[in-house]
Amino acid sequence: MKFVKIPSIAIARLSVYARNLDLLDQKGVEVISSGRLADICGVNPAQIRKDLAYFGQFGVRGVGYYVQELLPEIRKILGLDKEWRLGLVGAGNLGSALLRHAEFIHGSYTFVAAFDRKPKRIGATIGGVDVSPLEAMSRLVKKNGVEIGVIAVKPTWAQDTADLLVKAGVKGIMNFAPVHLQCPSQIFVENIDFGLRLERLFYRLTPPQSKRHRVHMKSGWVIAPK
Amino acid sequence: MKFVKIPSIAIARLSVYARNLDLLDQKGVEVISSGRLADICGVNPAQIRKDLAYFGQFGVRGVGYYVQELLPEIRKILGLDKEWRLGLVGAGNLGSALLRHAEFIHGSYTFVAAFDRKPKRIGATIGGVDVSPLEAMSRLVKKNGVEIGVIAVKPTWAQDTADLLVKAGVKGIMNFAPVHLQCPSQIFVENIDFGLRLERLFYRLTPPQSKRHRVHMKSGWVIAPK
DNA sequence: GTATGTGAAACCGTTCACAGCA
DNA sequence: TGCTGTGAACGGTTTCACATAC
Repeated sequence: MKFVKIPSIAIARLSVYARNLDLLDQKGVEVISSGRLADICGVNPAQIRKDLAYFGQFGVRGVGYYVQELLPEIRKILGLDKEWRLGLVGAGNLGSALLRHAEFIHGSYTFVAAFDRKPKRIGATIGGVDVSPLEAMSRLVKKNGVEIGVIAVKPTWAQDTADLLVKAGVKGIMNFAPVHLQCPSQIFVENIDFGLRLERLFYRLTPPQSKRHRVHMKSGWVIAPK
Repeated sequence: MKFVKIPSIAIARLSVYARNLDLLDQKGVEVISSGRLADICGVNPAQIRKDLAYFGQFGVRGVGYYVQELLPEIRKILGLDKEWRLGLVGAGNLGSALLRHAEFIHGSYTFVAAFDRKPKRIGATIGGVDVSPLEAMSRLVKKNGVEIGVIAVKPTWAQDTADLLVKAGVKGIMNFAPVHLQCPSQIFVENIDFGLRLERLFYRLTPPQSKRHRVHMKSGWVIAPK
């Protein structure tokens, strides 16, 4: 047994590779080199080889990777070979969009429950999922085997929601609220915060003259009068 | 003139600092040390000081940072002291949610236009914004001064949409489609891809027994039988 | 010849540790 | 004394370059 450290960003890249391999497969491409795949994914060829090497040897030297062999391997690594069961909290604009979107995805996840604080939303069916009151969470999470909680509530309620989800027994949380959640360490949390990303775009678009430094390249060079 | 390199991830952290400084200000806190702010934001104190140091000297040695001085400085750096004008393409589930959400945000951005391919969606008003046909994009982007295009269309159409937006004259793109966009280098692109993030969660939740390696810690240690 | 797999080097970002200053 | 600002050390990721295998 040998220890290998895998950067978590490499996992995100595997998702990208999987998606593009899927497209290539649909186009009938049978073999792909790290160089060609790198072009498509917008990364360095060596990076692809390194990322794959963390998990095994999937290629053939002098040839490349067989798409129909590599794709299932990556799927398995990422855990895409099962259907994950999600529970939504917060059936507002974003929450509803997520439910409706997932309805038409024949993929590796489904929403099997949805919850909301507001009485007027309870009882509705969105994207094929019934909206239940928060009080039902513990029971329904167990009954429906919810593995991952998706938080789409207002920032103020995000921490309370996370606590409820953890108590109900979810193993992971996907958090859309712009808040740093405090969770037990065995719970895996992923945050998606698009205000933050939008602000990064604003920064990059802000004319340097209005600041005390000047942006030079998209990678973040700056000329500072020091 | 001296060159300073600023990691783009530091910009994202500035957003987090700004948010929490705002909360502190509302609570009436006047002075904050990097140590206390670091606790709140979940980062290292030295990191905060470094991030701020990229842009100037905002603190007082032996004291800390005056909240009411620091906050506007960060706002200015991030370009939050103006209202950015966004245009949406794709008024489906996600797009509609974005429009409706933005309607109630009294912040640094507004949607001033929305577009869709589907005739049945055209003419609708969502979140106070009229949905127009793609053909009107070039005209409306100019007329309404759209600076940033938000792509919320199906992956298949994302690249075409990006091309249209660039041709219409936007300066930045926020892309929600799970596709690597090909854009001229002067256009700033931010991608938000939650399938990717979800898959990272799946990976972390996948029992190691089912793979040929074993995850050891949340930071990504792995035991590989090599 | 060609493309993978992988040590070594380069690069980048984070953290430390302390000088500088209120 | 206390906390910022910052050069230096550290750790982790990316890229290079080449041995290896088809």
